[in-house]
This record gives sequence, structure tokens and C-alpha cells, in this order.
Amino acid sequence: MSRPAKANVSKRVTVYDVAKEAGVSAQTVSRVINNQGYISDKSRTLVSAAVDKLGYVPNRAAQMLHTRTSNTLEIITFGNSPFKFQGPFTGMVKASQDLGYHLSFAMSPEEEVAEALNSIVSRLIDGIIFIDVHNKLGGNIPEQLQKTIPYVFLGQPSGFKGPAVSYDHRHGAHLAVNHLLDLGHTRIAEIRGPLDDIDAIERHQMWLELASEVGLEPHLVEIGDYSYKGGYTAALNLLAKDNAFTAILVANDSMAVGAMRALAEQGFNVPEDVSIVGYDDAAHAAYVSPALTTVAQDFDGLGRESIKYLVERVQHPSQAVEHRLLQPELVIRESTAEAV
Amino acid sequence: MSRPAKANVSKRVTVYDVAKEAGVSAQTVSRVINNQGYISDKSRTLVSAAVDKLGYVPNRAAQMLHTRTSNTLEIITFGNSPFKFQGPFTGMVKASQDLGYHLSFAMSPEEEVAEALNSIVSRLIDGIIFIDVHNKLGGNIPEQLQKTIPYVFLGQPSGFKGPAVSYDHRHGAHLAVNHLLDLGHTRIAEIRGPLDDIDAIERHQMWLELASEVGLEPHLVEIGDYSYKGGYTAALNLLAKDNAFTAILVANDSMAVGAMRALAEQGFNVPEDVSIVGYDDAAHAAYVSPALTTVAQDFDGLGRESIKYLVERVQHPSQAVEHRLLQPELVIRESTAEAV
DNA sequence: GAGGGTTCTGTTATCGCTAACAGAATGACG
DNA sequence: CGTCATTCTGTTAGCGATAACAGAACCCTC
Repeated sequence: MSRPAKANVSKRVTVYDVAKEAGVSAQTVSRVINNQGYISDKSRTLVSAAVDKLGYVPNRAAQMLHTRTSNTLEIITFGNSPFKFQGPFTGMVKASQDLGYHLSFAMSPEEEVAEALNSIVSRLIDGIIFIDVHNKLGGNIPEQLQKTIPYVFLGQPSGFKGPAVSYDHRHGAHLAVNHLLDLGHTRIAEIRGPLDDIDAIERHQMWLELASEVGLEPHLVEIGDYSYKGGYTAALNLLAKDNAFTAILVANDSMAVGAMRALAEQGFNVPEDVSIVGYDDAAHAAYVSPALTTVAQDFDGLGRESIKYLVERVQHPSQAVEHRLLQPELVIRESTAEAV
Repeated sequence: MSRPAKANVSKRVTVYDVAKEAGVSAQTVSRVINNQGYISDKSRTLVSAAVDKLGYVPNRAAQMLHTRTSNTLEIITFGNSPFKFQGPFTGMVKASQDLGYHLSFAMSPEEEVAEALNSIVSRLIDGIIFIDVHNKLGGNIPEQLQKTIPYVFLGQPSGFKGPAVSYDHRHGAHLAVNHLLDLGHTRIAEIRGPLDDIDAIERHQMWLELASEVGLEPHLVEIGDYSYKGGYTAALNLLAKDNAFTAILVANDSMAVGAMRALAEQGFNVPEDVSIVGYDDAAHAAYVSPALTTVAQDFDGLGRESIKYLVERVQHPSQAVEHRLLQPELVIRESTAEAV
């Protein structure tokens, strides 16, 4: 790979130029810029004026070289499913800016984790957010990293015992299932998410556990790909197998809407004939008809919290490791009703 | 703001350590690592072995300091509407990795553009993607930057004459309108996008121009916020004003779906009574019922192209400036039909 | 084997900043 | 007025890499 053309910075202004202009030493300039140590008001004023006059901008590379810190966090996602990190994305960008860090992104195939981590070490990254939708790493980080760079996983299964921030999908599934049970449903079908999606796995597991607890047989399951179409197809498949169920647990709102469409086309009314519970509280959930009962997650908050926790770990490395679980909430709208 | 705790890099391996281990000079190590100049097979082997043995990772800060290049591109969005850049996002990340660049992100209020740019200069960023949804900058970049750092705007109006990559919204509107005209529609309503959205403005303008060309009066306009609910409400408002229109041009697919719902609830059939053309070809467009006729844009490709062009500009700064327009395509499905 | 190119390697200096140290200047106090 | 702490400032050195230079080793060729 050829080296890119050098940015044509005409003549960079350095601390020495500023020092000369202000009639002080470079060290004093540095002290003013970093607001560190003792500086007289006079020096401060002189330096500030010189900085403004010359348009001085510190060279982060030199600072990095000396301080061994880049003030940058990196987000690494594995595989090609950025789907899930679009939600938390804005929150992450905002939070890192609020906390004074830059943010950088990388997508890495699982096989190239080692390279990605080398790149991180190379760039003196201060901390890492790992997003591993398919749990390919299994929460395992190369040893080399364990002690050197703070990291936080975003969205690991609730059993994960490393540093992580996730939504509690077991709790979410609990809310959804209990809501249906409270309404008297006993024939409950499920449209679950992809088999390799860690969130989907957790929610599905929870449903199996709860069903077993109350003595229900969770035999009616279809798998969807989280898309509208996936939900549509899954619902038709369910109807083809059995049409006596009175409720469907759906793994996300898009599929829930697709499923409602399929049911409507087949002459079933929601919620009179079949109750539907979605998941996510997506933007359209409140506005479809009937409005969707769903389990709400705040993705922006998730992103924000992950960065917040990472920065805590960066600044206080000795702090105990924890898995922060955010609690989703049930939002009851019109798509669920008493079982017939 | 307190300086974050220093990353506890125990003892960093440097070129000198590698040189010592391999029994060559530091310069030779550098040459092997950068695959530059003449190196004997013997040296190459020795150095590679030493690198592996010691786990050497180059220090980008030192490289940056010396080469004045960070190999990093930055994406800056203005205001708090990251909405539009979620689409091109994945394409940008992938493309920059393919081209050997790192990617960093920032969101900046318009008032703080100067600070954001200082930060960029500070970090020796090689190139910038500006995303300015509301066109607050009006394509104007501080002079300071003009000659120093290559940049590319993503999604400027087609008239913009600086470096940019955008979808041709005028062409897209053209496709949508012509399709309706071809079907014999003469009473065409419009649900346009937000007043401060540059894409929405262009599409709306184009519709006005075309209407005027063929002698139609485009008096039926509602404004929506690109959401499902916005489309729903806008459609109801249109019906309240006039129920003789036979088609609606809608600024995006979410609103189109909302509008279809509203029409259905009011007893109008799509496309028998009213034809609907959406915009974007969103994931669900093909699966709603009736499937949506829409103008397709490839957001992933848009992101990819923007990075590709930026890298071209970074590597060949003297290359002529251009505004690359990607052409959307009309996808005809079931929501449009001959005018009655 | 003298001259001239090509291949390879090492030495030196420098990018811009700041930690560590040391040395002034100032004031406080007995 | 001497001693000591406090405030302020400057000097030196080094972070880790590489460009520029210079020099060595190795081919050719005539």
C-alpha cells in the first residue's frame, strides 16, 4: 500500500514560535495551554495573545508521543452486522464528546481481531468498546490486552462477567411474557430473532424457562431475521401449523408489524383474535394500527452509558469490574387484550 | 478538565529493541516495517522474527510526528440530526478501511465549527467529510482550511460547486413525477420533507418546476417530518383540504406508509383511488401492502463513494474539484396505477 | 582491475511537546 | 535580616520514528 501524499501544512506554528512571540519559554507556553502548574497572570495573558495572533494549534502527535495518551476511544464491531450499533451510535458520539474524548470506529472480521487490536495499541487508544453481536469472541479478549487497555463490551449476555453494558433481555422477556399471562393467554406462539443473535437467544431462553415454570408448552416457534418481511412470513408459517394460538411474542417491532399484516390478511383481528407483543419500541411502534404493545429500550441511553462506563474505567483502572444492566420497560398499547 | 489517567503501558517495544534483537539498525527495521527502499532477504527475515518475538507494534504518534500524517479521516456532522448519516455510515467505515485509513467521528453545533476544525488540525487529520443536513455552513469552509486539508461534502444541493458527493434529488423527483404523469395523473398532491432539509427542498423545487412546465397547479402540499406519523397526519390534512387528488408524491417511504394507512382508514384504496410514490426504497418498502413504488437510493454506496472521493483528493490534491452526483432509480411496485 | 551502477546498511538530526529538575523571585515569619 | 516556604520560570532531555545523507558491499562492463 502506497503511503498517502503528505498533507501540505505550509509551516506549522509550534510552542517555540509562541514562546518567542510572547517572550517566555516553551515550557511556560505548555503550562498555559494545559492549565497546569503555576503561571502568573502576566504570562498567561502574553501567551494567550501570542496563541491567538499566530493561530497556534497544538500538535497532538507530539503530545501523544510524550504523554502516551491519545484521548481517543475506539468502537470495534465484529462481522458485518452494524445493524445493532446504529441505535446506540448517537449516544456514544455525544457522550464521548461530553467527556472530552475523540471517537474512532472500526469494523473487523472475527479472524482479524488481532490486527485490529494491534492497530489500537499502535494508535495509543485509551479505551475500547467491543460490539460483538454474534458473540464470536465469547467475551474473550487477547491476554495481551487484558492489563493494558480498558475495554467495555456493549450488549453481552446477562451472564457475562467482564466489563459490559447491556439491556437486560431476560427481564424484558419476563415483562412481555407476564403481560400475556396476566391477560390469560395460554396458547402463546413465538417469532424469535436469528439463532446467532445473542439478544434473541436470551429472550428465547427466558420464554422457555417461564413457560416451563407455569406449565405451558412453547412448541410454536418461528425464526425471523428482524425484518418486516421476516415477521410476515413467520406469522404465515405459524398459521399454517396451528391456528389456535391467542398471542404471539415477537422479537422486535418490525417483525411484529409484519406479523400483524399477515394476520390481518388472513382474517384475524389484533388484538381481538390474537395479541401481539413486540420488542424495542421502535419509532413507528406507537403509530401503527393497532398501536403496538412492546418492550421499550433506550438505545441512545445504552450508547451513552457504555461510553460513560468506559471512561470511568480509563480514569480509574482499579475500579471493580461490573456488568451494568439497563432495564427495559413494558409499554402497553393496543395490540394486546384479554385472551378469548 | 483533568487529564485522564495515563494508559499503563508497561514497557513499550520500540524499533531500537527490535533492531538490537535482530542485530541491525533501527533504520533497517523501519525499512522492513514500511516495506520501503532496499532490504536484503536476510535482514527482512531477521527483523520479522524479532518483531514477532518481541510483539513490536509501531507507535503511530511517533510516526505521525515525523511524517505529519495520521492516516485518519474524520466525519463531522452539524446539529443534532444524525438521522441521515446512519444510512451511509456502514459504507463509509468499510470504504475507509479498504483504503487503509482510520475513521473518526464528531458532531458539532454550527457555532463550534472553528473548534472542531482546530481539533482536526491538531490531530493531523488527513481529510474531512462534512455532513451538513440543514446546510448551515452553506458549503462555506473557513479559509484557513481551504488549502490545507482536503474535504468532501456529503449531500449538498446539486448546485453546490465545491467537492461533494450527493444523490441527485432533482433527478429523483423527476423520475417520480414523470411516472405519475405517464400514468395520466393531473391532480397530484405532495407530502414534502422538513423545510430546512436540503434534500427535501430540492425535490420539492423540482416538483414545482415540472408542474409548471406541464401546466399543473401544485397547490396541495403538506409538510412532514419524515416519520410514519408525520405521513399519516399529512395525508389526513390533505384529505381535509381536498379529496379529488389522484396521487401523492411523498418525500420518504416511512411517510408514504403512514399516508397509505391514513388513506385506508378513510376508505380510499391504493392504488385504485390514489397512487402513492415514496422515496428511498427503505427496507420495508417492498413488503408493505400494497408494495411501495419508490425512488431507490443506495445509501451504503453513497457513503462508500464519499470516502473514495475524499481519499482521491487526499492523495491527489491537485485534481479538479467536482460534485459527484449519484443517480437514484425508480422502482415501480404496486402503489401506483393509471389515473381514474 | 579500474570505473560505475545497483543494492543494501548505518549514522545523524529532527518532528513538537512536556516531565523532571533546578533555579529565581517573592513573600512570611521569627 | 536570615531562613524557609511558596510561587513562578527556564533548561535539559527524551518520547519513537524516519528522511536525508553517507558509506559499504556487490555486481556488471570494458
